[in-house]
Amino acid sequence: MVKKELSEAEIAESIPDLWQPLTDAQKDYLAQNFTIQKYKKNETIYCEGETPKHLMCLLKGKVKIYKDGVGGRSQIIRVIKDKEYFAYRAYFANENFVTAAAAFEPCTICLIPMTCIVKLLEENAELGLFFIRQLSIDLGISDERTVSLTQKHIRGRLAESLLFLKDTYGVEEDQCTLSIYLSREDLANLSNMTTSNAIRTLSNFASEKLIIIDGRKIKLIDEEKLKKISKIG
Amino acid sequence: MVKKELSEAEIAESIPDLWQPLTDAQKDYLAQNFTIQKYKKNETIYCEGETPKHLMCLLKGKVKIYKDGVGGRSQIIRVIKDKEYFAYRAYFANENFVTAAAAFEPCTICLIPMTCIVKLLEENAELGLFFIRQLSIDLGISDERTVSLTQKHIRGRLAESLLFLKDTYGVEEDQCTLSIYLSREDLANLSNMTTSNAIRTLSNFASEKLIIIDGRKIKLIDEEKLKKISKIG
DNA sequence: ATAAAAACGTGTTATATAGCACAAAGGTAA
DNA sequence: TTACCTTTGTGCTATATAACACGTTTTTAT
Repeated sequence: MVKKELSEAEIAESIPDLWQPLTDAQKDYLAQNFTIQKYKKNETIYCEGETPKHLMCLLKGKVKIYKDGVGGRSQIIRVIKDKEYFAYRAYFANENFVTAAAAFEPCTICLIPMTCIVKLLEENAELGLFFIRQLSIDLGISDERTVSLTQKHIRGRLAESLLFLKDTYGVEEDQCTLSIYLSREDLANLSNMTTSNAIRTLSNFASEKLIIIDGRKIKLIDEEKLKKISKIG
Repeated sequence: MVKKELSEAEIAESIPDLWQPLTDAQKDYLAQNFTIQKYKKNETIYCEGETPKHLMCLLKGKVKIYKDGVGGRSQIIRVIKDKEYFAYRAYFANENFVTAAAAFEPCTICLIPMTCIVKLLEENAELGLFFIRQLSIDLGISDERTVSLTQKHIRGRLAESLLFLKDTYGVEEDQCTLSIYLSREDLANLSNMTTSNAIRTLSNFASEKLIIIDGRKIKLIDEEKLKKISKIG
């Protein structure tokens, strides 16, 4: 069963940050331009070089934003979780995408044409502040990440990634199993290392009893120690 | 002679991007909150951890934004040129500074309290779009930079830095001497390498006739080749 | 002008990490 | 089942780059 139309209440719940600053007329306008799209596991959402057309908000699932670099090596730049907005930066900068996006898991995404967003921005300053805040936060993270990825050693980078995944996607009922199951390759691409080094370092962490690994399932056991490793690099 | 008050015409000339979207009343308000500060060569403008209070616009000089990382190593995150705005990101993200800023050369900087900027933003959507654009551009650059610094080899990173310096600060009358004279250490910190490797690689470029070095003066001779080196990593 | 301190340059060594080869395990399709 | 492809795991080797040591040159301060 495919829903043709969503009620405004449903939309309001899906994209609260965007919805809340709007006037009633603006809400109606947005509701008319609101579409929903599903993506399968591992499906590409957009590619590097494409022209951005829509603001996207991830309603359900997990997404990676990545960049293919030198010699087939891929770098995961950031990951998106529930209720996060993405794909709008390039439009605002008047560029094509410099990154690509793909679904880690089956995803539901809401799309709003950027022309529509810009129109709302021209008449709603509060909405502008929302984007300013969001971009400012992301820029800070990106700057921090540049230094982490370039200066920390392998163990520090992997420990940081594990803690980051816990922060972002949380844990299961046992309070320590990461809720996201990544391939070793994705974990490597997130941490700027080769797949074999991700595998090796992960095993080392396991024999040091910092984590327990069971296939792609990772339990964080000694978080304090991981934080220490992440910090000292 | 210290100027106490600037005419609105002078302010308009100094910060056109910020000034242009404002109404007359808003211009008056901004003019009342506009101050100017000078910094000496190598002087620190702000430090990591401090609380941001002012939007800054560089009127004259050259500034580096950097981050001290693991083991005393410093990483230059971006550089600021004439008429560029900085120091506002952390305020919008509601954070303390995660970077520091220092003057490469004697600088004149205009300061506007962030409270004043936010007040203007609340009533002027066009001004909001200016910040959205700027942050979007910077975020794209930061993402690109993350991949360059992690994946390119030393020669690629240094070549990229040299080309980047030309793009940013331009060249002297001869059309090939970089207008900025950096220490080898700053060049290294910009390119994510040790000082000795910056020195060595620079000499290599010189013996390959890609550049001519005369102390801190660098002439780009074979820009095409440098672009190639930068691109292939 | 002189001393002191930075910055620059170069050779050597050490090491973190990539790269490669190959085997085992697990999942997928016919 | 069988075959096949992807992912995971492990050992070995190669190499890019950091780290160190030391001399020289340039800048800064007194």
